[in-house]
Amino acid sequence: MERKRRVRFAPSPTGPLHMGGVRTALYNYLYARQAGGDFVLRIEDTDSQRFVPGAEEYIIEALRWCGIYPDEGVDENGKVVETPSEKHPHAPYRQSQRRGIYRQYAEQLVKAGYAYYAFDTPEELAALRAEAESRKETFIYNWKTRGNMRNSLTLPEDEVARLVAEDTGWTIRFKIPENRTVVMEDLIRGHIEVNSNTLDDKVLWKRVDELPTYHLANIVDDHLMEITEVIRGEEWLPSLPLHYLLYEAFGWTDTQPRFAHLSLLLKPDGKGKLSKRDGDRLGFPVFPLKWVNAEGEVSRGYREDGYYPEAFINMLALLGWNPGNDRELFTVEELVPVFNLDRVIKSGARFNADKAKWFNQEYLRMRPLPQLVEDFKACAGEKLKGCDDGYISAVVELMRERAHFVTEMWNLTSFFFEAPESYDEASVVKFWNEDAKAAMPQVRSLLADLASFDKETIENSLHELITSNQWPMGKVMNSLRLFLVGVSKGPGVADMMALFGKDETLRRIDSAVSKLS
RNA sequence: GGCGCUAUCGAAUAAGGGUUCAGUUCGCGGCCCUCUCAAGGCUGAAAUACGGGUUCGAAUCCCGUUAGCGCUACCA
Repeated sequence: MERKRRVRFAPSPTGPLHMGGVRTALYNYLYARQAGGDFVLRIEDTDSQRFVPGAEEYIIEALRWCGIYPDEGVDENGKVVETPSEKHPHAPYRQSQRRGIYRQYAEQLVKAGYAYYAFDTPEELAALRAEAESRKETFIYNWKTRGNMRNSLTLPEDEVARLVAEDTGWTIRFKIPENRTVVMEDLIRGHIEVNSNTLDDKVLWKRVDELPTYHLANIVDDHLMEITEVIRGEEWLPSLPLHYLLYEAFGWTDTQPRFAHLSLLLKPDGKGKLSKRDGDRLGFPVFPLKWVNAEGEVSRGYREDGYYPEAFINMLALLGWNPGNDRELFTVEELVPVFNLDRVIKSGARFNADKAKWFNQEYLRMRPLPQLVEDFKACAGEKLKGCDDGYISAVVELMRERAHFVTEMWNLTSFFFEAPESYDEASVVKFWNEDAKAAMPQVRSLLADLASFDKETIENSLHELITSNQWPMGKVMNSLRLFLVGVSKGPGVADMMALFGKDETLRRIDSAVSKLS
């Protein structure tokens, strides 16, 4: 019988969720939705040293903002589930609360001879590494060296029993079998083989915080939670042989999940994977939401920068995956049926901030006008107090083509709400020449005499006046624009005048003429 | 250093041995539209890392080299 597809996203709460993490979560989510399966969220907080308060809440809030809702592990209030229920049968979903579960599995491995107690202290190991390094070598705890160390393989049985019982501090290490070719299959990368002699005896149980390491907790939980596919970052590929060997040691190979390792997100320039510093340096967010760390350092977020979650998700989905055709715009709902692990790109994807901006612009342009107006009002806040809704809406409609983000809309449109106080000097020099000065009185009186002040009437009359007098169209129109908005860019002059209305238009012209002459 | 992964225009990618002197999107340049800007239309420059094989035929399959990345913790 085909098992129900179950995938998981398993971040560790050591800081804000990176956009690469969001992509991993997204691919898992899409996979689950398409298969009609479950998407589980599990918090991997087995590193007590690196725990960061607030990180767990951040991760869940970020996923929610992106529209990625776990089926299991998180309740309606966005809290990690701690007690089992029908909907969340595998609770708790926080690994620190599952300590007792892992302990028995670690001991089971020792009893069966797949793992062993090691009594070496961190200091001893550090010394060994330093010494090896001085000889330009690397110390590895493996089949070659384990026989010279203090562990349950080398010490007499009674002493091992004493050391374990006295609880003087021990770790459990996995005993990598000698000279085995581990044959693995990755959903994205295909066939991979590694000789076990190149692997080291990884710690499964840590003495310092009496918690399992990632490797143990991860395998046990994926087994217990009936995970069928593990879709995770490429940084885990080197430990895949260990994970295969662990499934084998536990006797779980029949239900072992299939693995898919996603490539990393790379810096837009230079070398290496995308990091927080790149965002600061190049001026774009690397986190979905704003984050303030314990030192008070602020990292910007896509949300706060004015990105629509739909655009952010769309951009991320296409970074390392494509549908096989030229289509680029997808909602999450549209991604679900077409997403496919086969088409995930194997090589690292360089993040490009320009393309991200383009995606947002596309979504901004598709946004229904009433909603865009609401976005704008929320963004501009106090500055729009008391303004007529119809007027705001007309401004937004006229200006939306020019914006990548709602957040820049105020800067683009402020002149509609407050008259310019200064005029761009270069434009003044360029357009406010003798021709324009000569024409302006007649232009003004034409405008003042217009019976109806709609766009067409204004445009037609203005053009007729200018052409019949053989004035230079560019100079006159642009000097008008300059008077209206202070700079030499923006929508059509007639469009703006119609919006301002006759009184305001004349007021601005008069004010500019008096200031500039 | 060891192990692994990866390699197409500046970036993201298409082409799954022949329809390809390599297509699309972003970015960059030009032209058109035009009262400016934006948008839009048209258009230009721009890539199969290198070397060997296999094959009638290779961007595509194999090997090597090089480069990049990842891992190499009692971190995840």
